Amino acid sequence: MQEKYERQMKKGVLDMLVLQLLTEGRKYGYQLIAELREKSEEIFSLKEGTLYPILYRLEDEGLVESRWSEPENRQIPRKYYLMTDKGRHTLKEMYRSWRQIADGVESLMGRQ
Amino acid sequence: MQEKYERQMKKGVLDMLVLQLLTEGRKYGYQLIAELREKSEEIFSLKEGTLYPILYRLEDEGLVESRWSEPENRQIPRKYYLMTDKGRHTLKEMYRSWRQIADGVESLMGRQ
DNA sequence: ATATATACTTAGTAATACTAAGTATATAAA
DNA sequence: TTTATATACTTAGTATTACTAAGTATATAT
Repeated sequence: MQEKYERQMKKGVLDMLVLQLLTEGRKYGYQLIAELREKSEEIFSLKEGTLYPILYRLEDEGLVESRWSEPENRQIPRKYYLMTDKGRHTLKEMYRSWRQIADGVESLMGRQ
Repeated sequence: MQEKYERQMKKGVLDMLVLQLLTEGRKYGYQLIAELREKSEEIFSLKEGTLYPILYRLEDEGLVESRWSEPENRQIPRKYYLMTDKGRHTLKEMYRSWRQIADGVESLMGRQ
């Protein structure tokens, strides 16, 4: 039941978190899911059906670029995503928005 | 442009903020819009078309109840909303979820 | 008498994340 | 060898949500 609210609250920050992970360097989808889950201590556990549409959207908007890995040592082909300058710039704006909103929420919710 | 992301981030916390305002006592729609705008320093400026559907939803879920004011001193009829026990309980869960998510975001975003 | 502020309602739209499936490859187990 | 599992990406369909943009109605100020 409160699941529903939790999901809604997570919406909107996912794009920002994915971008943030990509500031560390190029990464592929599955890796992003794993790192997001680990670094958030299981709070953000995305399914593929959630992450990939996000990546496609970020790519459409020019915030990331993708490149298929040259099939080196017979591994499963991977599509690597990397930040663009626009992505870096937008990420800063996203975080500024997030801070504003989070501060607004905290001041309204007070000390619970 | 970053407008879009800001909007998405605000989604999901609106129900919680409306409920929080109602912990102070019964309030009507227009009043909630004004208080939310003031107390959040303009960050959360809802239009009627945004707030009322939220109130209807909260009512459907049994988190608030509504009562039309008895038309006392010839004022415009007002529909007052008040918290239910279920609303108070759910609000606590919502805030717990919010804290988890906000902490997760901060730890991932690091010190910007 | 008219304009403005208050107050609530509703239809239609866009955006987002989810569920649930599918395809394909590499590696481990049987 | 065959099967199962983990990796990796894709897509269709659905539900939820907030928004825009109207509309209705009343009280008060001009």
